[in-house]
Amino acid sequence: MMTTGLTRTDVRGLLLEHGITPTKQRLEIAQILFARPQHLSAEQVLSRLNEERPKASKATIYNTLGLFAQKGLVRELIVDPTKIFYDSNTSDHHHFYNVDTGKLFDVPADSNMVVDNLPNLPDGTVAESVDIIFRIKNKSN
Amino acid sequence: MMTTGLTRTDVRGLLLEHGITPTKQRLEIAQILFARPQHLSAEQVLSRLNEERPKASKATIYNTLGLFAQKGLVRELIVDPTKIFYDSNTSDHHHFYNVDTGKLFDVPADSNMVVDNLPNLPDGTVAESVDIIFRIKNKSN
DNA sequence: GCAGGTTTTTTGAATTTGTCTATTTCTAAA
DNA sequence: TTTAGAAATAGACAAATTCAAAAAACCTGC
Repeated sequence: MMTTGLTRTDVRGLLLEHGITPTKQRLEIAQILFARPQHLSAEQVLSRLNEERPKASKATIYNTLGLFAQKGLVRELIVDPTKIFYDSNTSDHHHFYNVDTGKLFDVPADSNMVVDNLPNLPDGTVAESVDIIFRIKNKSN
Repeated sequence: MMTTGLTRTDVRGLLLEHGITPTKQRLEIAQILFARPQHLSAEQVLSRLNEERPKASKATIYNTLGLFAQKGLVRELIVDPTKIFYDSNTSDHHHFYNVDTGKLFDVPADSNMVVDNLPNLPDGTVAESVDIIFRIKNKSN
């Protein structure tokens, strides 16, 4: 299912499907996130949301992004030492992180990367996700 | 080369090999790090170092860990949203991160995990590292 | 040993991201 | 329309990290 490029009502449905009460603020935040596949920090969502007039408070942004992540609507990316990125694309994919610029990119889906011989997990644990991050830097010559 | 379980003079040599002036504080910090392969945050190094009496200031810890990472003596792990871990084992290996406990473990070297068909990197960039993180959680029954 | 320059360390303030708490506002259902 | 629970808000707070300025340590040539 494509969860980006959605209309206002699509977004409402998306929240409901995930058991999230669609409040005004949550819809505003979801609309920003699901406009297209992207990686946004909480602060980016905050400033984009309140560009013209205040639509939600800081606490609400943090609460909402946390809730969306927990309900599987977005994916938390821990990749930058200073902030969390939220990925509106929850399908299985990995990332390039440019340490020089702090920018984050998807590894294209058509790169047929495969991981073999996955290790056994420590006893009493289950996998939540497997993150592969290519830390890249600019060729400096 | 084994860079853990080192004597005081071994540690001095290790710093010199990496082009780092071996000051008193740096040696103290290195001795903690290279006592054994481990994952320590700056705050952990700080409190371990100054347990009995002050041996280095906070700023020095941060400066030094940053310097060690830059010189390739330790590896920075971005895996926990609230702090950086420094890994005294710089050999090629990956990690389990328990999201419930915040604890970090090595994927055992004898797990023969392989990654095939690595993607092409974005133009003008080179790889610095490839990090694979298994985010695990406790089996809750 | 000592002046002058460089490197390192220190202190403490500042910054940034994120969390918490108390209060107010909504919402949905009876 | 009352009312209980859920959600949102403002603003204080916390934790990790960075920064700037000053002090201390370390050279090096004399």
